[in-house]
Parts: sequence; structure tokens; C-alpha cells
Amino acid sequence: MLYNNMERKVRVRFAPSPTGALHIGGVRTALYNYLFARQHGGDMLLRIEDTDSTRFVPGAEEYILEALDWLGIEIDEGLRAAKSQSTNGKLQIEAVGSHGPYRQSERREIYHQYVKQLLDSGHAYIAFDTPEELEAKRAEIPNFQYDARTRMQMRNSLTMPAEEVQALLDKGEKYVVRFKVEPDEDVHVHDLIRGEVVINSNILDDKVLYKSADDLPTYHLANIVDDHLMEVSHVIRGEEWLPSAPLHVLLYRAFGWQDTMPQFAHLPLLLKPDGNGKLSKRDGDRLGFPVFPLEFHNEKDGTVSSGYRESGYLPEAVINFLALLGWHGSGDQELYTMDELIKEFSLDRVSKSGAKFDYEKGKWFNHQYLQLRSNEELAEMFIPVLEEKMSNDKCQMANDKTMIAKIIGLTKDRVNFVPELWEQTNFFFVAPTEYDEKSLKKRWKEDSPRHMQELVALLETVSEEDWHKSYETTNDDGNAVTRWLLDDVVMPWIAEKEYGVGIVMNAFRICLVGAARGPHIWEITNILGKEETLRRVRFAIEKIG
RNA sequence: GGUGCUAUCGUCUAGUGGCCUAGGACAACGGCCUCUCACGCCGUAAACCCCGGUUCGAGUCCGGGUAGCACUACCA
Repeated sequence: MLYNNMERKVRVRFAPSPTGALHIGGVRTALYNYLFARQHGGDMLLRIEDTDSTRFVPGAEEYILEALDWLGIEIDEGLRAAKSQSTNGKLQIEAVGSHGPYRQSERREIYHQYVKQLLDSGHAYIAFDTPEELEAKRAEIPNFQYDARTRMQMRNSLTMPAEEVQALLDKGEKYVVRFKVEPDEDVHVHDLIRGEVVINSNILDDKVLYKSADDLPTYHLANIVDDHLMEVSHVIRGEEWLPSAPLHVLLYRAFGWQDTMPQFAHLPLLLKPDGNGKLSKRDGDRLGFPVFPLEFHNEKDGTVSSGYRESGYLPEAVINFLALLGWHGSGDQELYTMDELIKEFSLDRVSKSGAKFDYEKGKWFNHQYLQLRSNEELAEMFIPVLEEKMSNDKCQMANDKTMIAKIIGLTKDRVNFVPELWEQTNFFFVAPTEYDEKSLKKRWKEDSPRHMQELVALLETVSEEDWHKSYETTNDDGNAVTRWLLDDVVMPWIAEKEYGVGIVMNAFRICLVGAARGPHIWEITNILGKEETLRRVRFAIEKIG
């Protein structure tokens, strides 16, 4: 193993295939690549691996780029979301860099020459076995593998006379090019996360490198050729690739590129939250959480997959959450900005074992980052939710962004997601007409209607101006607190009548909110205003009795 | 079946031979705060897969089991 990369510029790539929405595990792979690149002042490339023409899904490419863009994973070279988007709202893709094209389906000519090189050097051969023949062979021989032991029994250029091969080729017979794996060799792969991994070449099969049917290479060939041509220094990818890493090493060698072969790092997998196994789309549906960054409408199979963005997640929360699933800093820090991650990230602090997807912790991360956003920003995000909820029940307040921001300021600390704000704030926008059974039972006493009558009478004496007044004071512990003028009006009255603060205030709260919940009562009356507050109390007295 | 990878609280993890009567976070539970519900704060419970070996000393190193996962396509 040569340690040749110390002098080389760090260049990493994220190379998804456009077969659907980008899985959250793929997002994490992209993230780790990005963090590694940024930390080393290197380049982050994006290449589309669309060598399987049958699995292409329209829109997947745009989806991938939009998802990375949303998350703040920036692409230096290759395909990326263009900065200036067109007016029709559709994502514009731009290609940057001098190593293009960056879609494998557009690199056919390039692969031809390398397939030829392998054929000429005897590292590969042409095979005519049809899929049906191979299938029959597998049925016939258990554990059949196309390799040194079996290749001489198959229909290929190793077993057929050259003229016959040529004749078949001339006839336009479909064929594939297979890599000729030499048997009985221990292949060493140096993995940055796992150390030395040794696999004997006997268990490797003669992988298909190129198929004439669609004139495209397979992943294995395209990946090696592109990484070489694009001067990739480190291949950071999922653990599912570890078993084929020795094959890749053999390919680099067959091309004579072993001196510039990238270093490998195989990341642990993201597992299902319950049970075992790789996290899949089905787990998300089953357990009720997104497995994709963005919502995706699959044109091919008509399915719709929910996304983190649409579920109210903030990109910085998704990043932080994902970063810690399989990686941990040197201290106890859990909250990281992207810049901090770039500074702290290190491949040798990546875990070796798979990480169960802990959706509950994801919520907590979102809660943390939600608190950091300004009320105005959150209002911007909340307005669409509000509009949907209020579609046939318009309210003056719903159009007042300043007011919405203020309301959010009172309630954001109790939610994990922007859409949840509705459950916490709905009574500000829509007066209650129903009252929560449990709250009523516990907090609405026999005397409550009378208390409320008296309270209305008392509050009517407060001027519109005083209604909204508050001042700073200190509590018994000497801490600065905000006290509302209404406190000075209501509390002495309760004390004088010996009603009990809890009894009166909770009944009052039920009138305004419809249940025993919500922010401090004077914050509510301040927002509702004198007229609306009194209206609600009168209505409640009438309704509840 | 074969090959490889992995193995610390329910979950994410710290731990690189003595600082470990194993630390942090999420979740759970309890308390405080309080007009309510939350938030917040404080606290409780909770783990080194098993068996050997090396060593004065092992969660940490080695071997063997076991278990889980991944791969085993003309998919990536």
C-alpha cells in the first residue's frame, strides 16, 4: 500500500445515482465528504452515476442537488444547483469544473477507450452469455460464481476462437466485458476507518465492466475511471461498498494507476430505529418520520415520500443530527454549526459500527435550532401553515406579521417544529367556542361564572392604554421580571375577596384559551386586547354557565 | 451457504492498559419553578455480548465462540 496522498490536493466526491429521492444515509455520506473537503481546503465534487439506464427516475437529479443546496452542502465542482434560479421555480443545474462531463451517461466515449485498454492488456474479456443462460447456470450450480474456476465453461472470448468472437461482434450480438480476476491472491485494502482489510481474490467474481446493450459501463468501471480522471484523492462512501473495494483496488492496478489510487474510508450504515437492518423508506412510513431530506413525488411509480424540510425541520438541525450519527467530537459538545463541524471533523473519530436512526434525538436538535431563529424568521415560515389552517376563518391578526412574530416569541420554546406552533397558538387567532373537558372539570368551579362576571366589571375600568402596560421589577429572589399593570389591578382584588389566585386565573384562562394551557395570562390579554378579552369572557360565561 | 465488517446504558456515543465504584446527550422517571400546559433547572434509574489468554492490572491488547449487519446482479 502506498501512502501517496500527503502531497496531493484533497478532492472528494459525492456520486449518487438518480434512481429516486436521496436517502438520508446518502445525505450523511455527502456531509462527511463535504466536511472532510472543507477542513483540508480541498474540493467537493458531485458526479451523477447514471450507468443504469433502466433505473433512471425523472427529477431525481434535480432533487439531489436541491437537497444538498437546502442543507448548505456546497459543491465546488461537477453538477450543482445554480445560484440564480429561473423564474418558473424549477431548479437550474449548472456544471462547473474542467473534468467534465459529470454525468456518466455523457462519458461513453471516455469509457470506450478504457474498456479497450483492459481488453488489450488481457485484464478483461468479452462474454456472450445471456442473462437467461446465467440464470440457468445459477439454478443448476449452487453458489455459482463467474470466476477463474468457471469462466472456461462459459461463452466468452477466452473459450471461443477469435474469428467466432469477431463474427458474433459483427453480427451485433449483445455482449458484456468482464474483468479477469486472477485467483489465489490476498488483496489488501487500507481503510481510513477500519484499517487493513484483506480479501482473497477467489471470492471475487469476474465483474461485468461494460454492457453493449446500452453502451454503458457498470458502476465498478465508471467509478474507477472517473475517480482517476477527476483526480479524486479520497473515496468516502457507505460500508456496503467495502466488499467490492478489493475489486476496485485490482482495477486501479490493472490500469496501472496504483500510485494515485485514492484512499478509502467506508462509513458505518444507518440502521432502522427498531430491530435490525439498513434504514429504508418503509421504516419511515411505518414509524412516521421522513427518510428523505425533501418531499419527493416519484413520477415513475407514483409514490410520494415525505421530507425533513416539509416536516418543519431546519437544515442546520438535520446537519447536526446527521453529523453525530456515526461521528463524535473529542469533547461532550453536541451542538455544532457547520463551521464548527468543519473544524472538528475527523475520519478517525467516525464509528465503525452501524448507527440506529434515533428520530427522537432529531426532534431535540430541531428544538434547539428553532430557539435560535428569530421570531420574524419563524413567522415567515409559520405564515403558510397559518394560511392553510385559517383558509375559511379569516382573522385580522393572521395578516399582521409583527403580531405573529410576537405570538411565536411567547410559544416557540414549547415546540419542536414550526407546524406545531399552530397547536400552541391557535387560540390567538380563533376564539374558543368549545372548552376542554378535563380543564373544565378541574378548573371551572361553581363560583367561576360569578368570579368572571366580577372580573369583567373590574377589567372594564382599566383604560385601553393601561391594559398593555408592563414594567420591570425584581422578584423575591432578586431577579429582574416583567410585571403587568393588570397584575396590580387583579391581584389586590382577588386578595381582598379571598377568592384564591389559582381559582380565578385558571377560569379566566379557560375563557381565553379554551383549555388550561398556554403562555402567561397577561401576555395573552396583551395580545388579544381589552375588547376581545372581555368578549371572550362574556361568551364563556354564557356558554359554560 | 460463502466472504467481510462490527459488538459499552432502550438509543447516539466518550473511553486508545491504571484518571472507570465507566462520562455526556436523547428518551424515561422524580423534584423544583408556577395561575395552566409547556420550556428551563436539578436529580434518579440504566451498559462494557460470552469464554479463555497476555499483564501487577483489561471496557481497552490477543485468541476462540456467539450475535447483528453488509456484500454475494449485465443495481448502485
